[in-house]
Amino acid sequence: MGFVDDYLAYLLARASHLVSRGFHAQLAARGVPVGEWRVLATLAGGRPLTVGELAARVLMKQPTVTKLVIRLEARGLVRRTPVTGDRRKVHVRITGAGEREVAPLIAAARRHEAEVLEGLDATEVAALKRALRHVIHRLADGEGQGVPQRPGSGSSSSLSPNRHWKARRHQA
Amino acid sequence: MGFVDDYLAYLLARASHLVSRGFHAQLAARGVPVGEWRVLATLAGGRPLTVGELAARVLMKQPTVTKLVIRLEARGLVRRTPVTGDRRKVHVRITGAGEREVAPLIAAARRHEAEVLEGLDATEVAALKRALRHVIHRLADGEGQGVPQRPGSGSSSSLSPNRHWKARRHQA
DNA sequence: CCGAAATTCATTCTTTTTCATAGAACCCGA
DNA sequence: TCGGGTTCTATGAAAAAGAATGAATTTCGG
Repeated sequence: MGFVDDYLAYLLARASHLVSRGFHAQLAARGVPVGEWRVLATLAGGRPLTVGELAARVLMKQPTVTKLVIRLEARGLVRRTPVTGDRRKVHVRITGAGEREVAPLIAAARRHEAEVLEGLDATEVAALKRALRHVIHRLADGEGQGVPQRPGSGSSSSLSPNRHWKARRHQA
Repeated sequence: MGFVDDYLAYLLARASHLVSRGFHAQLAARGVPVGEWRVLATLAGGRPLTVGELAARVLMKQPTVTKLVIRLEARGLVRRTPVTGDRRKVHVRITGAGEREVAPLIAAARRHEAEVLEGLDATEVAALKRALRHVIHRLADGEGQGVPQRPGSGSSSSLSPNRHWKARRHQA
């Protein structure tokens, strides 16, 4: 058994990928890009979020979300308003039209989740979700409004750039 | 609590994202692109894989893997050889140089995983990994050599394209 | 054995995401 | 209140990812 087959990050990535795959096929069949689904599903039935908060929740970079939100606003599915009290920030809220658009998608997502978990012990599912929330809670310190990056993430070990991979990150 | 906060796909995606984030920062510090890490880590210590098999394992599309592998071969970290017996296929194997390059990364990945799971009950970790493997096994039917897509994924419900999202998938 | 259909990888072209950065607004101490 | 440092969003160039397609090979029905 190779290294990755017992590596938590890989197991999570693979499970995530497989669980989402079926629903993404449904989204594709309806012509809905995944990014738009994520944004609308995150905003649905909730309070307005700033661009930064939204980016953290949908697991995308801030510039990506800015562009996505601008497209969605052009279609009337979300609305952007300056935040009173801090004019740097922009609130993004879902519109009535947006809610009407996501509603059937959320219903489909719930059905899909039920299919994926079909035949699994309810206790086991609860345990899995609980464990995931535990991991998330442990690692998501202070996240939720706009995390300022934590480079080392607690790793005290050597981070010296490996010359073999001649750092080809355009550095200027 | 919003819809997504109890949605399995989201919990998995978020946990995956958070768990990987710290290690990706280490990769960035060494100048190693994430895709290259995934390919090398997947090939490390194992038999050669075809491009299709590799794409399925690293959760990327085949064209992405083709390009990645060509770059890695140019640097001598992997080698591509035609498969004897089926000349359509191409085997990708890691080279000695490749193994020497990933070894420290794998060690760092193991350390990082240990940090992430630090303070968690070993039983709980085992249960989490077991549950993830269970989900993976359930959904990964016939995957592993090059899955031919399963459109509906078992969903028997309506898939009629929603006209509101004017299907902008160039359908040819 | 022949030819249609399917499989596999490479390539091309378009779209999306990301990096880097600028510009505006806020915060806080002197 | 002024100024330096920080935070937040937007933008523009660059890179990566993705869809569609092509070329070569294999498979299978007749």
